[in-house]
Amino acid sequence: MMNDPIIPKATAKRLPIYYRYLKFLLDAGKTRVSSTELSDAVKFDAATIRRDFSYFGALGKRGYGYDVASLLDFFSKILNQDTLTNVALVGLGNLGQALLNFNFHKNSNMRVSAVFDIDSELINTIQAGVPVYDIADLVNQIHDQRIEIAILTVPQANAQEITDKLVQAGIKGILNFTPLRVTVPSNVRVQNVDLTNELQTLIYFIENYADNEIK
Amino acid sequence: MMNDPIIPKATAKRLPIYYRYLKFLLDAGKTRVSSTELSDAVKFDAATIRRDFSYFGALGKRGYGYDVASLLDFFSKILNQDTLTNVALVGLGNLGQALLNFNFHKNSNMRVSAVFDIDSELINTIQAGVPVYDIADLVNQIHDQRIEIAILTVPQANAQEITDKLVQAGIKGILNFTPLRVTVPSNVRVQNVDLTNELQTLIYFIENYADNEIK
DNA sequence: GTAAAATTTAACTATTAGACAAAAATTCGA
DNA sequence: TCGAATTTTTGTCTAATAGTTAAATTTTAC
Repeated sequence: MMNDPIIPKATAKRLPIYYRYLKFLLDAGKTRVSSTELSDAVKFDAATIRRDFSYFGALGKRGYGYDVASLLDFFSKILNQDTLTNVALVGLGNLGQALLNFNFHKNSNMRVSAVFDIDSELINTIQAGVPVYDIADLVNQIHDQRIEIAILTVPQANAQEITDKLVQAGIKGILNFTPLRVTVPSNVRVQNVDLTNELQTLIYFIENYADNEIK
Repeated sequence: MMNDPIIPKATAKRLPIYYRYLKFLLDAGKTRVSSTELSDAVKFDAATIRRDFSYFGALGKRGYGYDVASLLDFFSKILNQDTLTNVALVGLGNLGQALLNFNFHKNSNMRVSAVFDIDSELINTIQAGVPVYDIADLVNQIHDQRIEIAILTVPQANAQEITDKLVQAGIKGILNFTPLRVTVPSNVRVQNVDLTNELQTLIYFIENYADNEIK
């Protein structure tokens, strides 16, 4: 895609949050919204929100605010909401199961379309409507199904080895739930979600900082 | 606690990651480590690592590197690893179950010590070794057990209402897995873990950026 | 004595926050 | 009903803050 404006990464991370809230507003029958009102809901500074929006050109009217429908329409295009992205889930343990049932594609453009595991009890079954494959077939399946995104919820000990296979299969992005910081070539993106880390950081902040500033 | 040096938040977020890797190194029998080596493992720039460490005063030796044991000892104190932090889990759905089984206290100083749900089948049972309480008793139990951290995995529709109760019970930090950006007083900290958002951001980055730069 | 590696300082980049003019919408008086 | 005054709210500019990376310096190990 490689779009026109290079927007800051910090802004990019806020886009899905804007999108989701705008959808909520539309469902609630609201036709317009101000940056202040948005700010209350999504907890970013109103000036930051206007700044973010202005990267995409003027989308609001002074004295009026933003038109919910057209703003939503705009974000919908930016976030490619019209195309469904298939995602592979690798590792069907506790967390994998939960993510599978969590069902991303409700209200979003993503869906887990293939699961991989080593458990022979699970292999070749359908779980939550999704086929489970032998992890030994990972490279072939991912390649054949043209899947570009994977969710990694395997034991830490196997994380790097399986990551290597994912890379080999041509994956472009990994949502990594293992605590291991896996090594990948620079054309592959890793987003780490480290639950123990999140909790420990939270505790650290509570014990060491007075005011409320986690960004 | 309110410790001496006000370190940047970005640094604070890296501390648990350093800690975990240092523990791994110690277990592996390594006695010393350089910033470059650490950098390979945790994927932060070596200069950033040295900078981080230097906030706490000189911990390494020039020409030698850092002594694993003493560095670990130091981080262990900073992160309060000697005291066990009790955490409440609110909402025992798919994700809640997974987090409960995930068992934070293996290799860490945190443990889920109370679970809350509305399901009468679950209330007053023990799940994964942890008692499940009626969510109606949330305020009392959390207050009585002096729990200061909660993990929130309830349906979005109830998130604010339950957050209010948590605040009322005196909670200090919330790890929020719901997509709602909850409103809390400024003395309460919220750390949002938004899985749909993480995936969407990942997809956006892959489609719109060439190089590998998510921080 | 040489090389390795931390520390320190500085430069640079990114991000956020604040302030305010301009534009649109709304209100209110006649 | 019309239009001037007031309010709302954006968009943009500037300043401040935070964070990262690089370069120079110093210390220590071998």
